[in-house]
Amino acid sequence: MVGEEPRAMRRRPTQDRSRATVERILDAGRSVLLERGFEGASTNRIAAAAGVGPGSLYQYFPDKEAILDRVVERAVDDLEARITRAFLGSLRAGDDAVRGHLEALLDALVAEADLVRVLSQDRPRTVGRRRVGFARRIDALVAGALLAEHPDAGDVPVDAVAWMLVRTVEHVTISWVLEAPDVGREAMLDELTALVGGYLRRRWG
Amino acid sequence: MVGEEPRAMRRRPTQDRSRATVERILDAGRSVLLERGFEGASTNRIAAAAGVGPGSLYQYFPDKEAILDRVVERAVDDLEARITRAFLGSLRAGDDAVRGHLEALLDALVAEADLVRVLSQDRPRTVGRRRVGFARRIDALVAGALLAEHPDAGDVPVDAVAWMLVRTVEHVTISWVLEAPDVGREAMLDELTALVGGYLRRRWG
DNA sequence: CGCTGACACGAGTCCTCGGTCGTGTTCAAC
DNA sequence: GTTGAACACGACCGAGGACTCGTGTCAGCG
Repeated sequence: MVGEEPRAMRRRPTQDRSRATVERILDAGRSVLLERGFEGASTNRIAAAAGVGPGSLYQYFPDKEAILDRVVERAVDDLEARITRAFLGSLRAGDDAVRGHLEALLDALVAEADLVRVLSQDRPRTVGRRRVGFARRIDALVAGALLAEHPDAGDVPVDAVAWMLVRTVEHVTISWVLEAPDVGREAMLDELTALVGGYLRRRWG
Repeated sequence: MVGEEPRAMRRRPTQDRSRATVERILDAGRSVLLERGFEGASTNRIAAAAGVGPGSLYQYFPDKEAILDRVVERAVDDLEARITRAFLGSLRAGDDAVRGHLEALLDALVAEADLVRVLSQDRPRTVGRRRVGFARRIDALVAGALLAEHPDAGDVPVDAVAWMLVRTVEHVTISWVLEAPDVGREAMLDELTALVGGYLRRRWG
């Protein structure tokens, strides 16, 4: 259950040339991942896409997993930053606050729909671990926001509330992006706002 | 976006012996899948687990995907039956109804936790397709139940409500089963009941 | 029994994959 | 310019995968 250390680089790139190589490998890894999923992200394919010999991958990474791990780490970090920014940047009051958060989050997911698709559909162990870390940080963020807005926590189990809200919002929005269901964007946002807003109001009067 | 026909069997088993072989193959496929995930579910492994030559698989199935497709289909059908039964079998009134449904669903998921884990974590295309069909049928079931209980639909977008509720409940319960978070079963059920119950009451007075 | 098609077997084929290593090239320090 | 380390290359290796096919066994029918 504990996350292992990310495997260190085999050799630390010191010259400009090699730093550029590592960069090309990671960029290529990202494109290949987005285009063909984890299934199709073979080392040879990544090397070819990077315009690099297969052996060059192993100058800097100990194995394939380390490459994809780094690629996913970068992508998830970007996505997390985007979401955190959206979340913090949409602070209004009451129902408006909820809807603002949701709109911002949805925009972030739509903007990275390909990444969301790959990360949600294929899912090797490495992604699982990243997702857990990601989710835990968002849990904490939301719990903090709840406490800030309602310091009179009383008997409300804030952590449980935050945990549940995060799963709810995460999956409803992601499902909407991936499934493209017969539910319009506004209708979905209306209902989700009602769901979350009603719940919060109920818990805190 | 359209589901393909499930590949037909290569030869239809006519004797008892061969029907038993097919059965052993599917059972073995299920065990291997649950124990080693999609990654480790190789044809050789399934054949070995079934006590059957690798070639015998291809007497009845055109390729590996067809085998796993059938295995997943069976498992999902079982799970769906379990959930549908739980859902229909827990009809009470008001908040009690909501909580009853949730408890029943949670029990069904816990009972099949291994399957839920495999189906949620690895996810080749074949599972994706099955999941969509599954989810759509549950959507319809819930929408029907909502309409039955509140024939005065008024301006409530019942389909959108059902769609959202299904995603919400699905993911919160599955996450709880898989993550084993710091949230007790009762606390989770309390909060989820409050979330769903409050929302329904708000939408229908 | 004898015959025929259904069935089972498993060594073997071909392929792709992750990863190595010997060789050649470029860079930087002197 | 020379030298040695950093870097890049890509043919190659062993493992394991899906799937085939020649051979042999078994069940049912005349």
